[in-house]
Amino acid sequence: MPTIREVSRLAGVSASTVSRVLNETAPVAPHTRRKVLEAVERLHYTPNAFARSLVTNRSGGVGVSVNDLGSPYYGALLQGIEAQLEESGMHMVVASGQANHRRERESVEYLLERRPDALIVHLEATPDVELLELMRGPVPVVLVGRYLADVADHCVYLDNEAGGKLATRYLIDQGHTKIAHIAGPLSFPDARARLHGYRQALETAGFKYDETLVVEADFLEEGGYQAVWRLLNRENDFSALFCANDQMAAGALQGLREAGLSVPEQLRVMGYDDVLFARYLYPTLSTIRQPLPEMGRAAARIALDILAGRRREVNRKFEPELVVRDSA
Amino acid sequence: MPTIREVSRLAGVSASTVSRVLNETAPVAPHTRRKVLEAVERLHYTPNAFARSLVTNRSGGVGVSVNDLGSPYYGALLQGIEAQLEESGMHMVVASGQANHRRERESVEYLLERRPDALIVHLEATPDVELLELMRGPVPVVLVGRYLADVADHCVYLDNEAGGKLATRYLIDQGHTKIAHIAGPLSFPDARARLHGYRQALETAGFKYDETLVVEADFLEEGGYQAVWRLLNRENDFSALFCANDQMAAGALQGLREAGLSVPEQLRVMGYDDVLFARYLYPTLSTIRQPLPEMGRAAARIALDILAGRRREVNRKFEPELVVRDSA
DNA sequence: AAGATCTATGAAAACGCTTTCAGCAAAGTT
DNA sequence: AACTTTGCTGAAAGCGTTTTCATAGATCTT
Repeated sequence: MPTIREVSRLAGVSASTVSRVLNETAPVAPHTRRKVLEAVERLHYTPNAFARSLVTNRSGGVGVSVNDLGSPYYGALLQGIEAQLEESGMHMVVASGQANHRRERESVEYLLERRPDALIVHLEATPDVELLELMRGPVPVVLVGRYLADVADHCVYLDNEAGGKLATRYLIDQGHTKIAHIAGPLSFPDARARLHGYRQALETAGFKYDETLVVEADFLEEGGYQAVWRLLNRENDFSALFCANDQMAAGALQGLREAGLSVPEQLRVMGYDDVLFARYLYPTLSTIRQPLPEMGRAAARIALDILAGRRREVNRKFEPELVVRDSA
Repeated sequence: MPTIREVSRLAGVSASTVSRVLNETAPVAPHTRRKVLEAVERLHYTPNAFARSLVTNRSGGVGVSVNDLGSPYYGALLQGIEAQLEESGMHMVVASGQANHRRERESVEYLLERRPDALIVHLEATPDVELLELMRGPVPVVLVGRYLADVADHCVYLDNEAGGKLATRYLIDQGHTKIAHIAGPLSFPDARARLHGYRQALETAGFKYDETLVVEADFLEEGGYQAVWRLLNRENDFSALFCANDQMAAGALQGLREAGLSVPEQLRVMGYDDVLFARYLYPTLSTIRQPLPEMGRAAARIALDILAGRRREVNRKFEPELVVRDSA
């Protein structure tokens, strides 16, 4: 691997000049410039990123922590983050913390060791206080899917309570009074907010919240499948079902099919997220859309702005949107 | 940020000793060792990764290039890679090259600039020669989903021709003679191999390959949807359909439903990959399983082994497996 | 024409670690 | 008692950049 010195020798200039040409950090005479560029070309020189980082104290990388790389939810989010970072010549270091507090903390520590320029995290099991502590640290942190008033500028989120309300309200408007809910893990703020929205919508409409119509699951397909059976096995019946995410809705649809209940004729089903496959389920899934890739982009932009000491207008709060398809 | 010097001063030893304690690279007296560890603790010292990399010439990171972060296929692959790398304390830098030659090359160059210790790539649009050239370069490369005889040790792959044959053969065994195929982009080796397997199975069974039963699509849901309409609009009819991946199969099922054709009664459908959602489609999708997370793990292990100059037994060739569900 | 101001460049000092080399005790060997 | 070995430690040299500072020459001023 050629070094900057070799380039400088070949070009007959000093290393400083080569650096200046490459980084456009100071004016260089056109003639010199050309010689340098030629030498760079000839030697296939690429600056050593380690040496550069050592002196600039910048890695050019952003650490990203998500729960599950395999899930369509995080996939869409990562897509947005990566796209935006790449436009700015930065890269993304990914770690996943499997939705439990310990693993989440580990994944963050792991990322921090790599000295990222910034961190973008979607942490669900980590309590607020710990998050705030992290944000007081030296590396800028952007929170996705979570809103903390104290650090509102660093949050990209969607009003999940409104989303839960929206979904439930829609079902109520269709005349349903007995609406079941498959919640996500209640240790997750998202899951709690959606449940809360569900409850609020019910109460606003004058129905009372019925615990026996709610079950907690794990945000995964299999969990939704099992949850729907649990609901079915209870005496209480219901004419509509709101699932706290699309993956669980997919599992629930499966379970309902096996139970011989047809959707939407006998039972309406709503999902949440509008992940890609939602429109390919049968029946196609009515859901609440979260613009995940856009949210990822927004998070990355905020991080980049902080690093550049700049402040563009970036949308931090996203609105849930009702997507009506066949299932409800 | 404290440096190794500050730690050494606090502990009353030299920087070399601190380094030795931290890296366990030479014996250190227990007493000294304790003092150092205490100082590290007190100062919350974390070694500067840049400085370390500069001298060791190791970044501790592996570059990964995939086509699309949002797809379930790559999600599953990445999961496996990340899990394995993390066990060895290495991290993953991800870039995506949107399934075209130029973008793939850019993504690789981009990763290379970051000086990864190794590269794991799933490149579809890049021709063999270019791949070979890349592999002659200084950084070890592992190829996923692609087999090049010259560098067989660095390939993790699945016999897609066998997979295509398996799917088609299964349909033939069920008595189908007119079997349509929605292929992936034929610029992709995977897509070609699956098509080839399909063709071979047909010919082996004594049927002749009929071009009008084959359409090329893009490996995405929407592409499958459109492709199935193209097939339907042709005069030629068929009683079974083999899709080159599950995402297209999801789209195709949708199209068939709209066309009023019931699956599996009037038409059997096979997918390929067995991504997570396959079993939640309706009807649940019969498919060919690729053990994606395991393949990701295998790729990461090969990379790690190369770096460690070690050679464990790693499975490089994976076998496609028939998964029978309701759609066929 | 002489001073003042720019411009373009180079020398050298960081940046914070690892690693080689040498040295000094303490322990073992003859 | 005089070597040799062993175990632990420190000094110092690098790793390849960027960046500060100084300077020589060119360009303006007056």
